[in-house]
Parts: sequence; structure tokens; C-alpha cells
Amino acid sequence: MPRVSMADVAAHAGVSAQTVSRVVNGSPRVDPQTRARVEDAMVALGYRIHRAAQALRTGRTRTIGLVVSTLATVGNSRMLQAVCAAAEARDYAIVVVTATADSGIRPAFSRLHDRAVDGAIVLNEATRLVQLAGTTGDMPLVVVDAEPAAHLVTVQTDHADGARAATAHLLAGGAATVHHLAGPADSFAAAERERGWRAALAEAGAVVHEPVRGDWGSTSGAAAAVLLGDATAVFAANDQMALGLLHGFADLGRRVPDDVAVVGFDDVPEAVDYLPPLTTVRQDFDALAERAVARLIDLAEGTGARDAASGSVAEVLAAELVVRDSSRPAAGG
Amino acid sequence: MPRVSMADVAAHAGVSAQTVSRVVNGSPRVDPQTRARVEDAMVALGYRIHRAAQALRTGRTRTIGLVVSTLATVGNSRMLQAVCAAAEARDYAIVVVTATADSGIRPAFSRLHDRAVDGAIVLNEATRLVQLAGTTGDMPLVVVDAEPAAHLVTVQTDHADGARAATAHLLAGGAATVHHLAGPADSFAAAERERGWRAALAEAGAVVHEPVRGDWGSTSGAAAAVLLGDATAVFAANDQMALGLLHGFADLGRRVPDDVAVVGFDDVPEAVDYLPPLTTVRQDFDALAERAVARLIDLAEGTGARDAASGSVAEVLAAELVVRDSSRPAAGG
DNA sequence: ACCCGGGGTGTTATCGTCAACACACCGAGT
DNA sequence: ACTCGGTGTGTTGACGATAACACCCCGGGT
Repeated sequence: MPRVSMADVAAHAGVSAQTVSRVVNGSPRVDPQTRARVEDAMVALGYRIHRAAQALRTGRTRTIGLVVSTLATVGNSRMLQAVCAAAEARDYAIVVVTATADSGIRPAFSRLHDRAVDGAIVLNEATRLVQLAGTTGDMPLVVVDAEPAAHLVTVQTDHADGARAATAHLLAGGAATVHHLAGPADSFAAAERERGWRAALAEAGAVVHEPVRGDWGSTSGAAAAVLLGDATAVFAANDQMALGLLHGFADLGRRVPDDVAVVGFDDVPEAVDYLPPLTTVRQDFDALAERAVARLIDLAEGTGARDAASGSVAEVLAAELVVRDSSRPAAGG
Repeated sequence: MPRVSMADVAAHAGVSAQTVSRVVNGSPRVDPQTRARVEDAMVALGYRIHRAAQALRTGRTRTIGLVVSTLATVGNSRMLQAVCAAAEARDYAIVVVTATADSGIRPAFSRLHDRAVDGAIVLNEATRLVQLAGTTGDMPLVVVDAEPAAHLVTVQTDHADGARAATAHLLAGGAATVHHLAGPADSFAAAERERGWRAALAEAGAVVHEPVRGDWGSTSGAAAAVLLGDATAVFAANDQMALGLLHGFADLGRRVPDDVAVVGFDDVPEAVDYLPPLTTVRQDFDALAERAVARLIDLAEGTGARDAASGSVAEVLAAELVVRDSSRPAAGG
């Protein structure tokens, strides 16, 4: 049973292939009766458009590349899911390519170029890789969580403000100052969260201890606990490292939140069942993905929407503090 | 700067487009000097093959569809990453489509059909959806973690054996019997893990309490703790539910592992930092993905490899018990 | 009667690649 | 000399969709 082409449908409906094309693409210049006949034929034969042929002719694939460094972080995998949903709603498909630290970003873009994707969304914490991306190709690009820059469309959570809120919350809870377990040095999100933390300390006139640096993984959080032995409040740059802190502090015999309060970032689904349940900053991944996809498709289909559709070059979405027991000393323990 | 085609390269190298095609596809019938000239021209012009055109001509896209119900479970997102890596190593790309419970699997396959993928890997815990898949299309298919069946190539972890090992471990630790916090009723993996648990109890002649059923999420695990108030050992069908159990038991004042031992399944990266660190059964997602991709490409490129390459219809990979504190009463607490 | 405009439809050419075939050349066997 | 097999290369014609253009028909204005 070979593929059904427009010509087959056309023959069945007694029209030309061009008319079938017009029906498929919703052209208004088709007689309603003809349209109905063609639609019946499409159903009868089980017609499906051949995207490869369409892509060859039009130069557009209705496909978006997603460049991702890793899916091991919960944030990235949730973003992927949200991006898929947003793209499917617009009849676009997502091609995932990985750009690891050692492979670099170039082979990833090379693959996307081969595939003639209409654009790419970069989900990559390493700012320097993004700068390489500027070098690579003339492909429409939306970068998530990267330093805003000229010629670069970015979408991001307001990491700094979320971090500020988390830190202020800890200070309000009675801590003299707040220590910080930061993310990797090359991550934009980590830098922003650190910036927000510093700002909150500065506002309150609190002492600033240099942050300890982790790698997003929970194990690095557990290791950091030892270095934070004298802290009474710690803001961790993500939930997984915060979990590690909970573990590390428990091993040291320090009770959370009574001896030390802990706050994370992301609000992963499991955070509510950590011991104790984790106070954290919630990112709205669905909204972030939705905006990224919308912006990218604007760019890709842009009929010169450089001014109208894409008013601002950087889009920033609010984050929300979620208070749970890990920062609530009075938690009926 | 428009796209560089084979014709452009051909003109630059003073040969025909067909010769360029032969060079690109590594045909042996090309003079080494000619080949070198063409390769130089490709580099000079920055030639990249146009996959859409290639797909139109050959009917093959070097693209694999990945049908996934959700990426919220750690297992699925790790599988996705591993599948990407395995596919990229073979110069295939991955297109992700989601098949939620309410949308059903049909629109997902519809999208893949449009995209003319060479085959699909189904990562879907709901067995019934997979049966629908049989209805859908003549596309080469590899199903991960599904009931082996005729005309169906499957790849799976040995869930039953892993569960058996986990249960036996708990019994060996001194428990009179082991309760089970099972996964959703429609999940093949959940059913297999339950089967392994039952088998281990039967071998030991232990009392069987009907399992409590969760939804893979940690919250359902926390809720289940209340129903398991008298258990001294619980085998949870995944790590996230086990985390919920740890939380629930803590709220009930039951100490893990002293009052009740807990074992999970998957070995998520964070399990080592749960409180206490979680004994669990490790799945080798990389190997699973590698096998799934290899089998699928065999099928897709199969020149009739029905007998040779695909000897067995179902492939089963071993799981490994990882013992940590949540099941080790003597853990120097 | 004539032209005009526009709705509805068909024809042609083309996107980039590759399979099939054609062909020119050369050295070896008869 | 004459076929023959093999090697290196060019030519032609699809694959399926669609942009551009051509065309027919019909009602309304002159």
C-alpha cells in the first residue's frame, strides 16, 4: 500500500492536484462543493501530506530544533515537555539534539542545518556556548536563560527576583545572614540567582559570605553542607542541590529548619515530599516554553516582524516563592 | 546567501551532480582524484545535504519518532536522553511527540506519519495504547516496557527480576513479609514489578497483603504511607513514590529503616541523597535505549533481516539491586 | 455588442537528490 | 581485429507539493 499523493486524491475527486493543494492549505478561492468533494476523497483514500515534499518546495519544514545540554536536570526535561506541547499546538514538530560540553554546540547546529529546521530553541546553561551559536548559521534562534544581547532573542525566568524573594524570606525568618550554594560558574541562571541573593543581602545590610559552588546535582549539595557548617540559612540555586544539603546537614546532626533553614529553586514535583518539605521558588516552565515557541515561530514566519511582533528582545517571566517547612521553624514539629 | 546544492558543488568541481552524490554517499566507483576535488569544493562552498530532498527521493528520512506519554517521570526523561545519544551516533535524529492519556496515541502517530519517520520508539506505560498502535500504520515499531506479543518488537528491563531481588533483600533483612506500593494498573512495568514481588513472597512462603496503588508521583507515596501503617518492609514500584513513603512515614513517626524498611526502583540520581539514602533497583537506561535504537534501525533498514538480525522478538536487560541505608537497620545511626 | 474584473480551476516548471540507464574508455582474452 | 568486463562519469527522469501563470466563465457597465 504505497503512499497516497495529492495526485491520487485529485483523480479520485475529479480535480487537479493544485486544487487539492488549495484545499489542504485553506485557500479561499475554492468552491465549497469542490472543497467538500476533495475532503471526502482525502478521507476515503487516507491522504496525508508529505512534509518532505512540502519542505523541498517551500523551504520550510514546520520543525523546530531544540538544543539541549542535558536532560538530567529536572528543569530541562520539564522545559522539553512544555516546548513539545506548545509546538504541537501549532502543528510544529520538535527535533532534539544534544550539545554536550565536550562535543560543543557546532555539531548540534550542523545536524539542525541538515534537517533544515525553521529555527531553534537553545536550552543551555553555558553562556559561552550561546556566543558560539551566534557564529553558527543564520537560523532563527530563541535562547532560554541567557544573557540578553543585541541580535539575540531571549526568554527567561526572573531568576534574580526569585532569588531575592527567597533570600528576603530567610532574612525575615530571623537569620542574621544567608549563605548561598551557587550553580556552575558558566550558567547564566546560576549567575542571576547569585545576583539576586547578593542584592537582597545588600538591601538588608547583611554580611556576605562567598558562595559555595555546586554542579546542580544533589551530591554536590551534600558535599557543600560540610562547608556550610556554621550557616543558619542557606539559599541553594536549585532543588536538587537543596536536597543534597538536607542530606548533608542530617549527617552532621544539624536539624532543618531549627538549626538551619534551607530554600531551593525550581519547585520540582518531589520538593513537597523532601524531609522536611522544601521551601523553593517556582518557575513557570509551561509559560516559558509557550513564550519561547511563540517568539521563535514569529521569527521564523516573520514577514519582517522585526519591529511589530518582537517589541522587546528579552522576555522575563516572574517566579513565585513557595514556602514549606524547610524554612519555617514553627512547623509544629 | 541561498542554499548550496549538489549542482553548485558539481559546477565548482567541474563534474556532474551525480558524481557529487556518489561522493556524498561513499560510492566506490569514483576516482580518488575526482573525489578529492569534489570534497574540496564541498568544503569551499560549505555544502550541506538537503535532507528533505533526500527524503523525497529515497523515502527515508533518517529520523526516528519517539512517542512518549509524559516526561515528568525521571525514567522517561532519562530514556529520551539516552535514545538521542544512541540515534545521533548513527546519524539519525529524534522527533518527540507526546501521547497523553486523553489525546490518545493516534494523533501522535498521525504526526509521525506526516513527518515520514523511518520508525518509532514507544515509551508508554499504558499497555492498551500500545495495542492501539498495532492498528496504526505499517511503521517499524519498537516498544519499550510492553507486553511481548507477536508482530511486536519489545525491549525492556527485567522488572520482575529486579522486584524479586528487592523483595528477597527485604526478607533477608528480617522482615516477616513485604508490602508493595504498586504503580498504575495499566502500566506493564508496574505489573511486572508486582509479579516479581509476588514471586519472591511465594518462594519464601510469606503472607501476601494486597498492594496499595500509586500513580508514580511522590505525593501518592506519601498518601500510601498511612495505609501501610503496620508494615515493617515496603517495596515501592519507583523511587519517587518511595520518597513519598519516606515523607509519609516520617510524619507518622515511623523511623526508616528501624521501624520500616523501604526499597524503590529506578535509582534516580537523587536517591543517594534521600533521607535516608534509598535502597533501589537500578535500570540501565543507556543500554535500554541503545538496544531500542539498534533494533529499530535494523527493522527500518532491514533488507529482510526478519530472521538474522532480530532473532528474538523481546529483549530483556538485567536490573541491579543497589543497597543503601533505607533497608539497612544496622546503619550506624 | 463589447470590454472588464474577478472567482474558480488547470498547466507548467521547479525545489535537491538519486536510481536507472547510457556511454566512453581501456586492457585482457580469443 | 573483436568482443568482453570493468571502471569512471554524464544524462534523464522521477519523488510530492506548490508558485506563477494561464485560462474559462459569467454578470455588469458602457
